[in-house]
Amino acid sequence: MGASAHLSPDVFAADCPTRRVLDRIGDKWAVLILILLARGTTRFNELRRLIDGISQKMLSQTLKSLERDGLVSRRVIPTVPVAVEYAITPLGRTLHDAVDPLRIWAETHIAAVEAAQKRYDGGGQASA
Amino acid sequence: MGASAHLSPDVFAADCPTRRVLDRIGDKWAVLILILLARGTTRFNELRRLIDGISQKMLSQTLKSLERDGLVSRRVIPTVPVAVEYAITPLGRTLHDAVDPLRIWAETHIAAVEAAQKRYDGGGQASA
DNA sequence: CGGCATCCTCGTGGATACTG
DNA sequence: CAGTATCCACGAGGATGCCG
Repeated sequence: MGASAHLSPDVFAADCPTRRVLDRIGDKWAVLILILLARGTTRFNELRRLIDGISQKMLSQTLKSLERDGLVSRRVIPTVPVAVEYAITPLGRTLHDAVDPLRIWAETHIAAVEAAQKRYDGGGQASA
Repeated sequence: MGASAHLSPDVFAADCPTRRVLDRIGDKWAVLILILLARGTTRFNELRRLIDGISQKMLSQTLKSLERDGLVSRRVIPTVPVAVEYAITPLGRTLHDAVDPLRIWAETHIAAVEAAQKRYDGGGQASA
């Protein structure tokens, strides 16, 4: 490889779709919200309460992005103090399914990663 | 906290492993490098050339992180002008496998996402 | 309640230069 | 060639305040 004058434009070209998705996924809040909504329709402040550490700005902003991408749907319930429900869309569900292996991996291999880190940090120079 | 009265603390608590992995994945360069190395051992500047838009700082930095996490291995070949080869580790391979569905999803659904975006941008307020 | 606007900070990451 | 160190700009994102 490397020789193929033009190898598959998988992820190395900036205009690749995978890059775009990766950027979305890179938005950690987006993934968290997606996973959360995959479990059921949730209201704005409920999401805020559930997701530890998210600011209202980020939540709002991320939800809007997700909605724009067609991954999440927004439903306004015109009660007295307005209520808003967010739900995952079928498309969003498919992304959730694609992300899930990653979640599994995390839980399965996090220990190995942390072990490697310790090995790297300590073993790097202080070969005590 | 510790599962007080809520649902499983999968990804909503800041101390969750998934969060950490998500942050790694969030590093788009990391994923790109991982995918690239999954195809074969590659040298530093070769990586730089292959990955469009990456700076040497980011490449160096990301490679170091990946190495620290035990996802990538580094091999120095003491030739005259030193040469360094990077390869994916077995652990890295497993992560790559977990990320792959995401890549597939991207290529499969990117069109739907972009359609949704157009719908959102234009459809929301066509008077512009 | 849900959400937008403003301000301000602080980390991310590019460009550059220098070393082994 | 492979990397490190420095400087610096930019924008992500938290805090706050106000409105539907």
